[in-house]
Amino acid sequence: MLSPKERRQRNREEVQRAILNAARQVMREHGVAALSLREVARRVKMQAPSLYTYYPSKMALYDALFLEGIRTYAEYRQNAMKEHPSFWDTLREWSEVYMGFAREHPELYQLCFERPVPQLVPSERSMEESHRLLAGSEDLLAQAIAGGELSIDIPTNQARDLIIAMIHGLTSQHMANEPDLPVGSGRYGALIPAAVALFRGAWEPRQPTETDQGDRGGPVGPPGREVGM
Amino acid sequence: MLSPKERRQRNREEVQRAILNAARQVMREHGVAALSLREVARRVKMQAPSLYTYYPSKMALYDALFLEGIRTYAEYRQNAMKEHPSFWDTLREWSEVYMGFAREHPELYQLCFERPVPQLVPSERSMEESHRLLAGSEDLLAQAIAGGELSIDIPTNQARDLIIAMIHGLTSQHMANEPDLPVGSGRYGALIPAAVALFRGAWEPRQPTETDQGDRGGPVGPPGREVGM
DNA sequence: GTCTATAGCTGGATAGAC
DNA sequence: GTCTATCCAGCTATAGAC
Repeated sequence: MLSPKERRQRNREEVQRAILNAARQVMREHGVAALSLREVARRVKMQAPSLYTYYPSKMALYDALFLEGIRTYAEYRQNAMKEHPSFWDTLREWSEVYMGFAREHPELYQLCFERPVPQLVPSERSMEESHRLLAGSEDLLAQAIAGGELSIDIPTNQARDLIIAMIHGLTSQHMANEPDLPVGSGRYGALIPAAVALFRGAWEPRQPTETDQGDRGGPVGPPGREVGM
Repeated sequence: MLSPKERRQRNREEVQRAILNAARQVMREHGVAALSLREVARRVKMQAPSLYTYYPSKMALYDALFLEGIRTYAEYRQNAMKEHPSFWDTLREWSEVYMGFAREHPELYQLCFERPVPQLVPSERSMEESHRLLAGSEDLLAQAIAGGELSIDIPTNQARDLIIAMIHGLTSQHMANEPDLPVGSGRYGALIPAAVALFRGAWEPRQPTETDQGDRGGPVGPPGREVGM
């Protein structure tokens, strides 16, 4: 049994869900910067002024959508962070997940990771979540370095940003050019393995390899901190 | 002396220039997808209907802006294609130019290289120019391979697209996060040298180097076609 | 080529009844 | 919490005078 207060709360959240979903649809169809409150109201079968009960302004709605984007992507990535045989497998999956997120939620992708609405300044709250996400990426990298899977000669955060740039670049181009093709195909969508190989070629410690099949069970000894030797 | 016909033509082009410039300003301020013809008209001190003398519809104006973006960037890159001591220097300059273009013309950058207006389908004419641009990139790469500066184990067009993805990724993130910082500084703006080094580490033929200073005057012998050996 | 006038909607946001 | 009514402005696009 829910108390009246709880019921009111739940109801409110349901309406907010409906509003967010409608807003996302509008952005997807007309462009993120062309969001219209009246069009949203029409789709949730409300009068426009009623929206102001839930969001005090259009920018507030944008901010809620921004937060939704960050959280949705965080969930996507959470599911990709299972144990993988190696860092490179994780990286590949991470890339596929990023591109998959963009494909399935292009409006959230653009809103969060491009800058289609110049006036929009995400709230502190939203930025916190965004930074949490970033910290996760760096952890992954730090672990791989600690485990000796990677040896880089630049700061960890720079390595992280290079990886982000590459994945984002592939995704952004894929969405600009062939947004309807699934992850794994198309001019850019098919390049994820090649991108991973590029990083691997540059950052994987060089050692006497027999084949590429050697057991990669545990840490492989102390990591070399210099690359290209 | 100009004939009346020529004068009319020149006049028309001047007005078109003014319209395009005003439109760009509006997109920069409100977002690409929030372009408004009336606002453009106001800024060029015309009545809105007069714009239709120059562009038959809003989408036609978008298309003209798209073409302007491609051409402007093509000029930028043209200037960057001077002789450089090595492919890697060219690549670095190309990257700086791409990011510089985005910084100086963010609205054209977004319109051409992201997809802020889902309904916009660039005309054949525009796409031709766009493809010409792409062909230029591949030529540069093919030359470097022919000159033995590069040895890659993937098709040339894939290597080209990996490079594009990286540069675009750095630029897109730079513009989303710190658009006011100049090229060369900021979280992503400062990473161009690291990105070039990454490609170099993965794709530069390995040979008995004394120091990195050896004369790189001409071709350096037959390229190895396998990497990571 | 530019204008006024107009059609026919749409926009964000607020006031106040219920 | 939702509505109607309203403000005042905006929008793309067309018709037709000058």
